[in-house]
Amino acid sequence: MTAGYDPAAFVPFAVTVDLAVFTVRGGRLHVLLIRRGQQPYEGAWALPGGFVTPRESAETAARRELAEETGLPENVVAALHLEQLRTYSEPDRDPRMRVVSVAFTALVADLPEPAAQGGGDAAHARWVPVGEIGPHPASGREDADLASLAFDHAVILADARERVGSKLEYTCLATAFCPPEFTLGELQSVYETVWDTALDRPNFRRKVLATPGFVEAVPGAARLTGGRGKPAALYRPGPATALHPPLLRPSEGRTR
Amino acid sequence: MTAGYDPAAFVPFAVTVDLAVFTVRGGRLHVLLIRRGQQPYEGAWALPGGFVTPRESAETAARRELAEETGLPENVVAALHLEQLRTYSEPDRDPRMRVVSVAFTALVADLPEPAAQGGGDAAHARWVPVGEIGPHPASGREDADLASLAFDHAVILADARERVGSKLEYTCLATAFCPPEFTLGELQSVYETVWDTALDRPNFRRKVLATPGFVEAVPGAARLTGGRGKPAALYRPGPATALHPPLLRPSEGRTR
DNA sequence: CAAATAGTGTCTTTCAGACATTATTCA
DNA sequence: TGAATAATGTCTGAAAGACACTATTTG
Repeated sequence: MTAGYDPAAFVPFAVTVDLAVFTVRGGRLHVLLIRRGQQPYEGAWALPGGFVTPRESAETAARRELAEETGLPENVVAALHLEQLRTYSEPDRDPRMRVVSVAFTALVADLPEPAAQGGGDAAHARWVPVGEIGPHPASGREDADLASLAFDHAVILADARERVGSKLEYTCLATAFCPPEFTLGELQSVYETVWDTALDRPNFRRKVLATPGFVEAVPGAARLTGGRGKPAALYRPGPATALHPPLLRPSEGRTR
Repeated sequence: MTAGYDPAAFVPFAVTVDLAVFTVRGGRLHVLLIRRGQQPYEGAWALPGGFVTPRESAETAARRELAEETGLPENVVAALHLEQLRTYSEPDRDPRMRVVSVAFTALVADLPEPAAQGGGDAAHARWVPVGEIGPHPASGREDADLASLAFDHAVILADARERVGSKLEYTCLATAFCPPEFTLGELQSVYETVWDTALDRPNFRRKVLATPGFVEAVPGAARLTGGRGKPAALYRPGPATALHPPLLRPSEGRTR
């Protein structure tokens, strides 16, 4: 910023935040979308977000907008791991005015349906399987409007998916997709869902348990998973945040 | 952006870009700084950058500002690998007005001194060893003003260093620090300089040469490096961009 | 018992770290 | 020749991939 504050150089921008909030439900990756109530893109699906106010940072704004616009419970929003993705600043990304948007990603565990939908301002928020979004619909799509998202949100969503996929490789963030206590099978299915790859179960166990601080066993606890079979031991997230060495995606894995 | 365009919600921000441009020179990591000519922080060192204009993206602005403010040759700026780092939006990061800044990192090969310094607008641009910046000066610092940078640029610089370090682990970006043709010893010294770690030469060679598309041999070419010893073979950057598997930093390497 | 799910053990290959050795050049 | 630098080879141990096998539960 050498140029200082030449008045001719100062140009007013609007600054917004957009959020790509993911969850894993039923073996599919979902993202939280809201249906727009105003122009432009009225009626289209969009990522939640909104304007940054004069006295808050982008991250603060992101957390506030998420609480206002979606039905996510207060405690979930407050504890959310929010990561800045990148900033989108193409001049014509908004048809009306110059808007620069700071995008964030967040991961939450699957929630009881009513809490996730909420009421009031959140009446138009919905978890959407990412596979149902885009111009080449999977058969059985419920909503034809998902063919394209508002603004450049399809690009933001794609970038966010890629980021989440690589974060799983070298951080312990996958536990953020799980409830407070989870089985290793559930943790593995998070990886398989996000990467869309099958993983070898014994090798996955070995890797996770060999990483100090990734997960901690809950002594004595067990949970029956599929109604049948041996109950699985339960684990909690451990204190570690990084994975050394990383848990790399299979290079050419069959995509199930 | 569900909220639409409620006039009460629209707040004008200034949007700027800041650049952390690195090079390796003489076994030390350097960053390009400029000395500010105006308030605030007049006389302080700062990262190059400036305002985004109404019809350009942040990345376009970053490239333009770099060309205007520093003496970097046109062709270098045009071909530069520019990567968005993150956006800094704390409300009081600029003492005068609300400024949101999109930060970028870039890597360049060491340049002939005059070209890097330039004249005119670039008269106050300088390559500064990153070790000489900050409150705990290495002995022999030339410039006491480097104890602190303008605005939050010390934070941006620290984030950029961390990002560059990890990019070297899983991308082929290290070649961006090298001239068009380089020796493996030069490439290794890039890693050693950025990571501040000594690497085993035979193992480094093996790893680099075993990664398809990282580097390509220049047939027959060789260069004498230290005035003595066997001339080293020359290599060019290859077509690969990612490193699979990654070249990880030694966990507890001696720091030379 | 069969089906389903959790969990263990083992073999093999790949790869990284350590380090000895050879090759080529200049003073 | 000796110092300096590049390049090759080898041993070892850690970790990943493949996969056979055991354990515990429900119906």
